[in-house]
Formats: sequence, structure tokens, C-alpha cells
Amino acid sequence: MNDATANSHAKILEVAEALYARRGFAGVGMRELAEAAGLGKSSLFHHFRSKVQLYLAVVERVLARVEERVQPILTAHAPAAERLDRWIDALVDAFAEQPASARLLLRALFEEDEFDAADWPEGQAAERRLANVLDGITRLLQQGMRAGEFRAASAPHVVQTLIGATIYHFASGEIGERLLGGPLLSAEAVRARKAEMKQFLHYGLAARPASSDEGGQS
Amino acid sequence: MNDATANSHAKILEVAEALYARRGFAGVGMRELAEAAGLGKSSLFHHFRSKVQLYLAVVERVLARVEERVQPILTAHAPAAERLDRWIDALVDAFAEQPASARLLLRALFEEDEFDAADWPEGQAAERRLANVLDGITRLLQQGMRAGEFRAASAPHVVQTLIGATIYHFASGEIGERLLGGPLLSAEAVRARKAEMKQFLHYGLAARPASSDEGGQS
DNA sequence: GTCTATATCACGATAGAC
DNA sequence: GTCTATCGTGATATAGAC
Repeated sequence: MNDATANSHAKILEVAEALYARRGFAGVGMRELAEAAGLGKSSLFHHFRSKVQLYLAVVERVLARVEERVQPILTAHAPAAERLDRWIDALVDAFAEQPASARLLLRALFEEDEFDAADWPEGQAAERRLANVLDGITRLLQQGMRAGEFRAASAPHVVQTLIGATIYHFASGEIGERLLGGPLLSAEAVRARKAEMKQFLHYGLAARPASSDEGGQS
Repeated sequence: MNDATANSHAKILEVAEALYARRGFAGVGMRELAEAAGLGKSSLFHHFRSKVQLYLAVVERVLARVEERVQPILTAHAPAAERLDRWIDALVDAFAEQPASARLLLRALFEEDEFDAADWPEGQAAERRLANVLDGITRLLQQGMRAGEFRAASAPHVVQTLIGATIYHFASGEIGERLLGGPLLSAEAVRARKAEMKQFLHYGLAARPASSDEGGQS
């Protein structure tokens, strides 16, 4: 693959990420996408055999960026609580620096039944990366619980909460900005979100002696 | 409006909710939708003037169900912590009993830029209901903080976390089921999610004396 | 590797019979 | 209130020149 081809690929993936994040798989046509990338529709089909393959390549690339940021933290020599803080920082950074990625990933979770991602190599790679990330953070939480750094809780449920709280926040757009009363992606807002999330988990997972009414359910 | 018309409306909204939740606004055609509802495409346009109006009517109906469940709790005579527990129970119940609604709402947050919801009465009603729900839970959290039941935190950030943790969980589908190792919507799984969320908030928001390292940021 | 031209099909929406 | 038929448009994808 020569430089010109590689550059076209990157450019296409870039504009496709932004468009798919805004209107989803079905909402973006190959014609519109080609024009936004600065070439003809047929040229697009030269680079990607089908719309599904292009879409999955975009998703895979986003997940690769996330995985690249968070996975190294898991094996650091540090207490689980400290690694968790750094993991949250890294995940937030990944979403904040590429504003389209949170929406794209959130949509991708649901659009998987418009086609079968397992039929395409890009889809298999994407699923593998997602599984790695989820598996890694689950193990980290379990390590912290076994070590007594965190209270006993369901690690998978905490992961669901952690992912939901992060990805929803950065995908929430106007709704989130109206609630917060300001921008979601400014440096200050990103810093604030990291601090709130880490503090919430610090309290929410802290090991402490049992009290009389803890875990009460209505 | 006679009974036949009302029944058609309800049936259409029902099948549209399921389809839009699965494939989104752009991914579902009026023809497919009409056939799923058991009538011809043109008959659909007799009940709803356009695809956008039908879609917004579906979203509005889902938000109405959520609002109906959670709003009465806000004004109950009970401590904020207890009302928060009941609010979480009600929100989870709303999503769990209508499995499509979490995905539909999550998608609706992003599909708002395929058209302008404010141009349609159904869209205005939906936005009003959403604002009511978010405003109500924000006030409840602020009441609890002022009363000293909760620690001082950013109420809007807690709302973002709470909404994200709930809606993402029930929209996560196969990903969530693989992580949890079981179904998401069984009575037992719903009960477990409620307990985990309430316990997490119980710890995460509990007022307590300041310790030396709380809120530490990396 | 990019283009024009085209094939085939589905889309949202409307007209008008019944 | 439901139907058939149709309009105009845009969808994904391919063929083949350059």
C-alpha cells in the first residue's frame, strides 16, 4: 500500500467517524461520505468493498485508540485503587480528545443487529478489542476487592456503571450541556468530570466496616 | 377519534418502538413498519403525517411512561436518601418492563440532529418531559445535600452518572449479558441491578467526616 | 486510483378509488 | 380508514474508460 492510498484511507476513516457519530450507520450515505472526503463515490468503493466494511473499520479504529490508552495501565506496579484512577483518566481522555468517539461507540453497541459484525475481519477485531477492555477493567476491580482495597461488590455491575457513566456523559451533547450549564469538552469540564468520577468511585468502592443499615433496599 | 383509530395508533406506536429501538430512525422504513403493524404503507400516513412525527410520538410516549413513574416520588414525605432509592427503583422498573425503551431513548439523544424536534408538537412535549425528569432528580439530590444527608458533590454530575449507569446498562444487550454472565432482564437480574445501584449511591453519596486523602486526583 | 455512467432497488410521500 | 398505483429521489453497488 503506497502513501497516497494510506492517506486516502485515513481521510475517509476520519470523515466517516464524524458522520457516523452524528447520524448512525443507516443515516449516512456513501455518496455524502465520499463528497465529504473529497472524492467520488466509486473511489470510495475502491478503498472499502462495502458500506458495512467501512463502518466496521471506523468502529475498530476508535476501539483501538481506547484500548491503546487504557490497557497499559492495568499491568502497572501500583495499588488497584491508583490504577483505577489512572484508568478513568485515560478513558475520559480518549473520549474527550476525539469528541465523536463516545457517540460512535454508543451507537455501535446497538447497530450491531443491522448486520453481523462477526462476518467481517474488522468486526471481529473490534469485538476482540472491546472484550479486552471490558475484561481488563473487570479483573482490575476484582484484584482490588481481593486485596481489600475495595469493598466487596459485583465487579461486572461496577463496570457497567463505570462505562455507562463515562460514555453517556461524553455522548450526551446538548442534554448534558444544559444540565451542567456549560460545555462538556472544555479542558475545565473534562477535568471536573474526571474528578467527580474518581471521587464517586473512591467513596462508592471504599472498603469500610459494615454499618447497621448498609445496602438497605426499599 | 373512534376505537378503531385509537387501536391502530396504539398498535403502530408499539411496533414502531420496537423497530426504532433496534435500528434507529434512519434504519427503519415506513413500508417495513406498516407491514409489521399489519396494514399498508399508505394507511400509516393516514395516522401520522410524516415519518418524523411518528418517530417523535414514539419517543414522547416512552418519556411519558418514565415521567409518570418517577415524578410522583419526588414530592413524597420522606428523607431525600429514601426518595432517591425509590426513584432508582422506579427508573429501573420503567426500563426493565419495556425492554425497548432504554435503547430507544439512548438513540433518541443522538438522532436529534437528523431533524429539529422543536418543529413538532410531539417533539416539544418529549423535550418538556425529559427536562422535567432531569430537573426533578437534580433538585432531589440538591435537597439531600442541603439537608446533610448526602455529601457535597455536583448534583448535575451525579445525575449524568445515574442516568448513564441506568440507561446504558439496560441498553447494553449482548455486551452486558456477556459481562454479567446471564440475562439482563430477568426478575433476578433487575433486582440485582437495583441493589447494586442503590448500594453504590448509598456509599458514593453518604455524608461522612473528611479524611486526609479524600477526592485525591492523579 | 479516480472518474462517468448505469443497474437495481427502496425510500418518503401523495392521489384517488372504495 | 384502507387500499393500489405512482411520483421523484437517493440508496448501495458495479462496469469500464482513463
